[in-house]
Amino acid sequence: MNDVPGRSPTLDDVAAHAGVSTATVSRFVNNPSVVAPATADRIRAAIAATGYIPNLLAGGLASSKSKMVAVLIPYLTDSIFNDTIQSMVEELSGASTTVMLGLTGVSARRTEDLIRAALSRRVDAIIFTGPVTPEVEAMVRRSPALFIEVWDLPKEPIGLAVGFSHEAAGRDVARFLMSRGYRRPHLVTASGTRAQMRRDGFLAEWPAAEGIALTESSVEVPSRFGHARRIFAEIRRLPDMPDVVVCGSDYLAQGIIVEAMAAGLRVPEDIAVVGFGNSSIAGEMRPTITSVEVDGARIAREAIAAIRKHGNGEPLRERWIDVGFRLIARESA
Amino acid sequence: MNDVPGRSPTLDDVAAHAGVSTATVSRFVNNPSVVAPATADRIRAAIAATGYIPNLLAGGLASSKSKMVAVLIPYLTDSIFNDTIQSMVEELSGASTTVMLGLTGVSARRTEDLIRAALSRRVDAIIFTGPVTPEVEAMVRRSPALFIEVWDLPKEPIGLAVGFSHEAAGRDVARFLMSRGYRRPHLVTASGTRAQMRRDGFLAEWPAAEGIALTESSVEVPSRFGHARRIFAEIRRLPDMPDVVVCGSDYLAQGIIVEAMAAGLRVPEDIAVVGFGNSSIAGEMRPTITSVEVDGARIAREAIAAIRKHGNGEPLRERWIDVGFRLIARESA
DNA sequence: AGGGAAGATGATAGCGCTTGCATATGCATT
DNA sequence: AATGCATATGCAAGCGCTATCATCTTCCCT
Repeated sequence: MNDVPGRSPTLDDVAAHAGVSTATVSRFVNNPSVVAPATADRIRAAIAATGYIPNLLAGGLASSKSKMVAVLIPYLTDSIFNDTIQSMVEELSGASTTVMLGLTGVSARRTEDLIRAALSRRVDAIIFTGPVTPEVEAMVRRSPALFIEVWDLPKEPIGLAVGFSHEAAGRDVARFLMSRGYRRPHLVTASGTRAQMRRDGFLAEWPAAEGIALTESSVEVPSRFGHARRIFAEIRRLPDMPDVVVCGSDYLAQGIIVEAMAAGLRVPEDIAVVGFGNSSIAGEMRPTITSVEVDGARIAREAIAAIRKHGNGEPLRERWIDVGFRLIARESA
Repeated sequence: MNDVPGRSPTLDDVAAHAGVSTATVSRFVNNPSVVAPATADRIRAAIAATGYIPNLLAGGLASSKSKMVAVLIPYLTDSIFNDTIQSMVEELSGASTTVMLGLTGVSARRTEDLIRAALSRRVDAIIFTGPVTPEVEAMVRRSPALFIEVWDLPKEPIGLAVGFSHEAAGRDVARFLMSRGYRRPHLVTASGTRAQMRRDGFLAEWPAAEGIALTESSVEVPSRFGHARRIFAEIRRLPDMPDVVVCGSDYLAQGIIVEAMAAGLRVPEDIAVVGFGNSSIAGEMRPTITSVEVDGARIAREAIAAIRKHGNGEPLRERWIDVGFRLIARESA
């Protein structure tokens, strides 16, 4: 806050103070073990004395690696990514990497601006989720930044994909519900691509036999708690009440449960509910919510491992890393 | 992703292509209106032809302003800041400013590391919430970055504070509950400083007259949905059931409502609930949750306005901006 | 004692951009 | 036609750091 009028100390100041060259100070800052112990001590003291804080803008310019990665996601509020992002940011900070956060919403325009901004900062990597427009692909392909698509496994990833098959997840849910004896599911699908893929998987697996009904409704992405009122009202107007509601997020599932309870229905006896994402509330709700767990922390770790390799110049062996998923049966279905 | 082997285009490439000097291209990029229209067109074409993306590391180094601000908050998950952060990030991106996100958790160590990282990037401003340690204060004071503390109004802000009085909010809730006829409140206070201040306000206002009881319990910060089970169990063990539960977040309030309903109690008839933060779920829960609204978007806007001024060299007139709060009475109390 | 190899440090040329100063051009004023 | 003042552009010196190459010590081995 500018109490000290003079400019902030630079490498030169530290070097002068310690009686060494700037090169040596630079080495010390980036890898203390390469300088002699005695020198290291002098430099350490000089840094403390001057209050030196490295300038990563200069460092990044000189080394053309920014130690910064962009994390671009659609939303922050009520998002099933929240837990993933939390561990993503924690892991990255732990690896002394700066996180640039961008919220793409559903706008391709916004997404492109954010990608451009990220590339302007010469980020080492971009962690992205959502549909990739041709413009984005073009920009990203000609940049040295590693492009990591998470939460999904596109057929042709630009760089690396770390995620799982939403189609398979949809199938698993369908099989699970059949095996539990449910026969009239109601699917609530969000407008996003991934939700559609889960729906496709579910429909592909769900037997079209007699007495095996299926109804649907849709919400705009993301699947939020607040959508529940409308959806539940729609369900109640159905000629045959479904026996289970399949939701695109645990938050929506939570909302459906609340609505059901408010209407005097018991969950799962009168109507069952399935969520998605295994957010923390899934295990804390009453009844606890049957959900599909995705290991967000693992996604974060894999992404970061790849970034590290890429930073060291090692080529990436694989283009896809499937972290899988796990259906967790709880009380709600 | 390195498909193109050659290095990425620079200002020089664009300048050569457009037949002007690099200075002119630089001017165009930063403020198109200062170059002649005809020149502007040529440069625009050159940029498109070369696929030029400015290098903000170099730009920042040269101009010593990074167009980047750090946003440092404790958590992302279930946080009452979520909506504020969402608009913060949106507003900042809109102002073509990059957001560096840091999660401080409750660790002072982590906070210091993040501040140091932010200063290393030469951020234009740091938007912060949480307690400031002497180390942080020292680092920040000697840096030219604007330090903005949000969601609170500390007595001695280092730079600028944009928030409201938690003490006053606590008082308001107490008065509101009294006026509604509640007489046996149960306070659930999180370990953080701000929650304590609201509690202090509540206690200061709550009359200690006869027949006016008050019980309490505490949770670790942040006040989450998942805390509800334990808290509700504690409440049930109380000799006299409280008539209203005052929570530190709408998520916890939501949890209490769920527990109450599961226990067959009616809200607010048998037990009322008050939340805090007016998160989106507050108006969507059933029953809707009485809460204290904080205008997160306004906080974001004020912060950004201050950053802009500071960037233009204008001194800040005020040290505090009180955005106030508003108690919104809904169904739950 | 001589020859390296390994380890530690220094000198220095950029990295790609911004910006103050100088120059050039155009146009209204007198 | 001479003067003045915008307006538009060019020149070139950094911004603070990294990394290559060269230099200088040590220290071990034969």
